[in-house]
Amino acid sequence: MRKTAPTLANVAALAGVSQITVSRILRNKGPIAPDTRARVMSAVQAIGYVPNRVAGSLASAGSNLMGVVIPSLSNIVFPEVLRGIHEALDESGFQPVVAVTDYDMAREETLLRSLLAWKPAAMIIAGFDHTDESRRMLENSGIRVAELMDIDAEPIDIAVGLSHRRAGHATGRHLIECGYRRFGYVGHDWAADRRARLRYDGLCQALAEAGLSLAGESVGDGSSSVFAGRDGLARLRQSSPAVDVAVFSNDDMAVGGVFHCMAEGIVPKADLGLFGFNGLEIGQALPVPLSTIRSDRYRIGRLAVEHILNPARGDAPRIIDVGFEIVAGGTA
Amino acid sequence: MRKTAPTLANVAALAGVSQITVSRILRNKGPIAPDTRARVMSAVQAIGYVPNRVAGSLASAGSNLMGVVIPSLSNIVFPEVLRGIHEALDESGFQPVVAVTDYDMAREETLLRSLLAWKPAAMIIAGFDHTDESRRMLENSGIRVAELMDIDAEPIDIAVGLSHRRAGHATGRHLIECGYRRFGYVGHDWAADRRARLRYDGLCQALAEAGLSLAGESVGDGSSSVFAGRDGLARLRQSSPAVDVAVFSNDDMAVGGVFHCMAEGIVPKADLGLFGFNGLEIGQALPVPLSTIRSDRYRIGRLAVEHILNPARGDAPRIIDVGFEIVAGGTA
DNA sequence: CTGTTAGCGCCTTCAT
DNA sequence: ATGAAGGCGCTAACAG
Repeated sequence: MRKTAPTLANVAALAGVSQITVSRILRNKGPIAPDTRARVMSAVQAIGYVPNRVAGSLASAGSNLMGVVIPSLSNIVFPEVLRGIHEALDESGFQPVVAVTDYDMAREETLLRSLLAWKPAAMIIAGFDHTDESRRMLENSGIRVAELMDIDAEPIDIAVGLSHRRAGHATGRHLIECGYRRFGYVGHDWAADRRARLRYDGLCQALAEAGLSLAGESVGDGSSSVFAGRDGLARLRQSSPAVDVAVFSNDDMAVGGVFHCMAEGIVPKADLGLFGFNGLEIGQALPVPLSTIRSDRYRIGRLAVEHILNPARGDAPRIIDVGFEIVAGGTA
Repeated sequence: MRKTAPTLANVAALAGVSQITVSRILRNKGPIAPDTRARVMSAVQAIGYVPNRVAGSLASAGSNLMGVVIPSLSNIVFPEVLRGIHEALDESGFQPVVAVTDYDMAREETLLRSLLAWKPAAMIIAGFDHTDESRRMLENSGIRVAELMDIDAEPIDIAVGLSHRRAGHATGRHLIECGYRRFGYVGHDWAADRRARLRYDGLCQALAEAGLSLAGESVGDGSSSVFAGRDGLARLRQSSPAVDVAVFSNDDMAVGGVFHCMAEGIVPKADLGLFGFNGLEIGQALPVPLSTIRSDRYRIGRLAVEHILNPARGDAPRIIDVGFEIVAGGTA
């Protein structure tokens, strides 16, 4: 067993060429004589050479690393975004270095600093809430930055997502057209979830435009979950029994609402309308498919990578809107 | 705006000290005079210096990177493992570089090569199915390797997880004690999911030990999902109507089974027992909580990091069993 | 407590 | 088509 890992120099010596020739062959740069290439490749095999990208990046001042910052792994939407990022990334030979902020801006700043220290080729960040220092670091880094999920604010570089305010507004319009008038809202803690707040605002605005307002709301202080949705609807029905439709902060919550109805013998739609957000599989697999708004998280991840890897041209759009789609479903 | 990023040399010049002094201060190495430190720190601030870890790692022959390889982000269990890894990791100042194989061993080999090129401090890999070349690279790399999720095979270095064979066996024993005799199995494609197969084997073994065998099975050819579980149970009931309990390959599938029952007016447990695996929140939030086996994916991630960061001592265990727990629930 | 001297392994530039 | 020299930014190993 060799004690120190083989280097370019070792390969070069074995193949009887210079380091740079080996380097070129391994990177497919410049013209190489076929037999030289063969000789070198077999030397690489023979000693089991693994290139050292740390050295390579230092010398060439550029890495194949991409920084990725997300607030959470618990909320299913972020793994979905990550999936899009991963797939798009490894088609282009980049590797993601992932950091999870747990919705903490100070932590985000620290993580960002660590990521930047690796000189990533670009940075993908979910959300728009950053400390001033984070923003400054990002701007000074000189690399492309994509902010994901929402497009309701001015991005540092580019933004990829959808307008959650408009999604909330569309929810209100749709349900009003369905004939609902006495709206209830079941939500979770907003501190962490700026986008849920934007949807709420959009909903309220749609109601106001129709001369309506929320008849009741039940907002928990934890993060969203099926349990929180169950409890939330139970509380809403207690405090505001007259409500004819419940809008949930997202599908997890809404599925909980459906379960509450099942347990209480309430028939969704006939007795009470239920509406979610996200379009998760679980909602569509329910005995009665959930009425909701579908967004394409996977696509957000993919598009972010694709746009950020394309050098910015002057005419490139700074905001990429993936849109959303109302799923009529059977619960509202 | 400076065109090239500030370096240690710039900070040193500004503070009137040598590079190494700045380096030491930034890494809290060795004794430093308080006023020197102060001078240097303000120089760092002044020019907005961000350390370059690429250079640092090359010089010190060691990175704070940790390779992480998982098969999928779609199956909720892997984000949960990732969460454990992330939390444990950033308490120790390491950064994960994540790769997703999509259950493809050849792709895993490629990704492994790329990860190894960054000279990570250690490697965490979900699963035991690797190409020979992957195994060789891992062994030759000289770094610690943790294989996650299952412990039913011989690890390269250490394994963290639970015995899925034993979990399947426990499922069988438990349900037999509950009085069930006519077992049905509803599963998904095993090609990707070796662990589901191990649970199946354990189940069959428990049945055999009691003089029983599967009365029917319905195995889909896609990955697990709520929809697949719904359809699977529908098919099972058609082909084997006499079955008195359905064991599902996991909770997603079992929740689908519960939905099928709801839609068909079948009462879980009274009419038909339903049993899952994983202990997901969604199962426990159902109107009737799902009977299942709970495993702690988060803990698997955490423990993997903790064990792998502790230098191997001779007496350190190579297999870390996080165990599992039967959740009686209300569906079996 | 601080500095000097040498690289780490590779790639860029300029030759040949 | 190939090579030689030099340096990327930082840190280990010794001084002093």
